[in-house]
Amino acid sequence: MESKVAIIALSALAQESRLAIFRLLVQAGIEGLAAGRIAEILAVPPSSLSFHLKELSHAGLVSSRQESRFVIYSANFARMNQLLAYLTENCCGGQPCHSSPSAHL
Amino acid sequence: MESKVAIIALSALAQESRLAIFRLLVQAGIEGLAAGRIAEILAVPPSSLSFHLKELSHAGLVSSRQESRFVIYSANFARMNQLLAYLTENCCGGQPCHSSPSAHL
DNA sequence: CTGTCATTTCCATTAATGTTGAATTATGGA
DNA sequence: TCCATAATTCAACATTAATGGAAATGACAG
Repeated sequence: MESKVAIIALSALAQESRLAIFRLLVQAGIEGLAAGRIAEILAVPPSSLSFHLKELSHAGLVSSRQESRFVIYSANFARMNQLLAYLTENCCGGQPCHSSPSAHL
Repeated sequence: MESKVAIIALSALAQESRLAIFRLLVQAGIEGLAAGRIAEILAVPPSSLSFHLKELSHAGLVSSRQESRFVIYSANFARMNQLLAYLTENCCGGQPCHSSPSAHL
């Protein structure tokens, strides 16, 4: 991952509503959630939600699919892994980052 | 790490100059670099640099120490690890993030 | 087609962030 | 003390991002 792409992903996550949306979609798994359901759970007005989803989508962190009348959003785990890889490679140097990967707390 | 703290750290890194500064300090290791040297290497005006260093410092991602006439900044690896742990726990769900932790690329 | 519901776009407003020269403060050597 | 250098703060300005109501678009059932 390139720095510019990483910055776009970091910017997307560096906002209260969007981090909440993304975490919710991660919990929801590959099935995802309808936009309206996200708005309901997080109590975000539809226009604001749409704005934030567009940001996340632009960053490649979420995907959407039409399903009947609903637009279903889901987390893009691959992109999140790319971001984590970038941060681990570029922002931890030779230090023992993630020293105990199976038991992070 | 709490969400609010994570957002502050993410915001700090989600900016071109600051990400460059942080990466440079990671490369520099625990010895760190003088503010002036950072400004020189990255060609950032001193006042801008100071502004960005304050942001990184506020996010806990860098520390500073006075050394003679210089202020030496260094990356805070512990905080970066906390951020990575937060992202791994909260933004990867049950998915196999970092499936090969000893060989991330 | 028409009505209904889901979502997005548009728009205006507000808030937050980034930029940089100039002034200021801090440090240490002559 | 006085000077030179290092770094920060200040202040003004420019840019970008967030918010949310209202209108527009899209999807589908009847």
